[in-house]
Amino acid sequence: MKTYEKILAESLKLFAEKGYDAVSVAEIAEAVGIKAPSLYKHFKSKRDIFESIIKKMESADAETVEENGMPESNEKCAEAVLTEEQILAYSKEMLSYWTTNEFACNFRKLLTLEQFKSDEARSMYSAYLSAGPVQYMAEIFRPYAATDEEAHLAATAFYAPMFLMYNLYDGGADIDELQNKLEKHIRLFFKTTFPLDKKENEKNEV
Amino acid sequence: MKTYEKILAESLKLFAEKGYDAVSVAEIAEAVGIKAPSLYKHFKSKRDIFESIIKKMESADAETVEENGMPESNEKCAEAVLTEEQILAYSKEMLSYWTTNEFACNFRKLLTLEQFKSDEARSMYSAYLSAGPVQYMAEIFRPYAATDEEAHLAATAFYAPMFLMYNLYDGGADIDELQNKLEKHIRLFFKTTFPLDKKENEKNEV
DNA sequence: ATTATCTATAGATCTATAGATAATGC
DNA sequence: ATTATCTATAGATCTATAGATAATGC
Repeated sequence: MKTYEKILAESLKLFAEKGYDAVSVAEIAEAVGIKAPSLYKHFKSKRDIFESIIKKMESADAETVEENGMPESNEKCAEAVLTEEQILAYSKEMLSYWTTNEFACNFRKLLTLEQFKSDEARSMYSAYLSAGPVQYMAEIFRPYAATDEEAHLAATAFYAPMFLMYNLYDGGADIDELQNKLEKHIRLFFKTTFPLDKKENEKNEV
Repeated sequence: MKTYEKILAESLKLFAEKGYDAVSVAEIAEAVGIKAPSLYKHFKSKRDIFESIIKKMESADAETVEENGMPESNEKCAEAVLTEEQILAYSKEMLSYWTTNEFACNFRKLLTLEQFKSDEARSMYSAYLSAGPVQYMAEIFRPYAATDEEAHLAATAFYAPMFLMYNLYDGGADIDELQNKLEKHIRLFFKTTFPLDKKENEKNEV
């Protein structure tokens, strides 16, 4: 169904810019090219549109994990041994995904705007964009760290610049410059703060 | 005028949680303990309340800069020579300010929710919370760095975790743990990534 | 025959004003 | 005397439904 998808895309775009409450169903309809009452043939309410966007993102996320062959749970991270180059490539992909992928970018903005309204939005924001990725990186770094705390500290130092870059992108920063900066950050991080290779050797010596 | 201040505080609290559009003037009035029409004796419109909050923050910010004796413009940063300990103390103060200071915390959330709606909100968000602080730190680090780019990269690595921590706080993280983590981050940063003292010596040798 | 759209509109809610009444300051 | 509040309400807007009409699929 073509209209159904267009309603999801256009309303997400509007929600991402103005927030759910500030967007009227008439506005959504106009963006789609129909009249407001026609929306109700596809969705039973305005809230239903919102929730369908959430569901779409959740299934899209599950697909992405499957396609990329990334460890899908935090527990599996410990098992997966990744090289610095693999982590770099994965990180650049994440930056690209949350900025230049239109659906992901708008969904991220939507969560940003809804995060203080409901526990559900807050926990999704957390899982996708803040505490979640930090935890994810901490699990990856854990085998190379002396303590949980050290792994978590390294994960924060590693991930926080990416988190900041999402916002710099929204503020108009050029994506190529951000990608360039992210690569430099990660190389510096592995050189000075947390050298996986060196730590791997230390681990073997013990 | 007591009611005036209460209207500002209560409406900021509501705007910070739900966003400007999702809050009705009746809701603000109820939080204040009056009826909606009474608001209009203090403010000429709902928008006027919003703009008065912005103005209050701008003057509060000017005061803070004056009180703390911080370099008030980016240009002055280069002149101000700061020690690692001074930077640590200032950073902890900033984290405390944007989380536990109720007005600043709510104002930050408000900007977070309004950032995609107007250029004005976006540029304030940028100046107070993302690109601004990075630029500020880059100016401080500049004398110790070989290039502008190196200073900027260091500033990003330094500041991004703070930026992330504001959000972790919103997600329910304990402020004392965050402060502890910030201190560890900064000490690690100065130890491994960008040691000011060592760089100071290098500078003198050249 | 079914599905998608439209016009018209009900009913709720929202911002803001008018005018009356109560509280406060000289 | 002035300022702050109240009730009542105008006028706009918003979500959603009812019922008619056009488009699509067997």
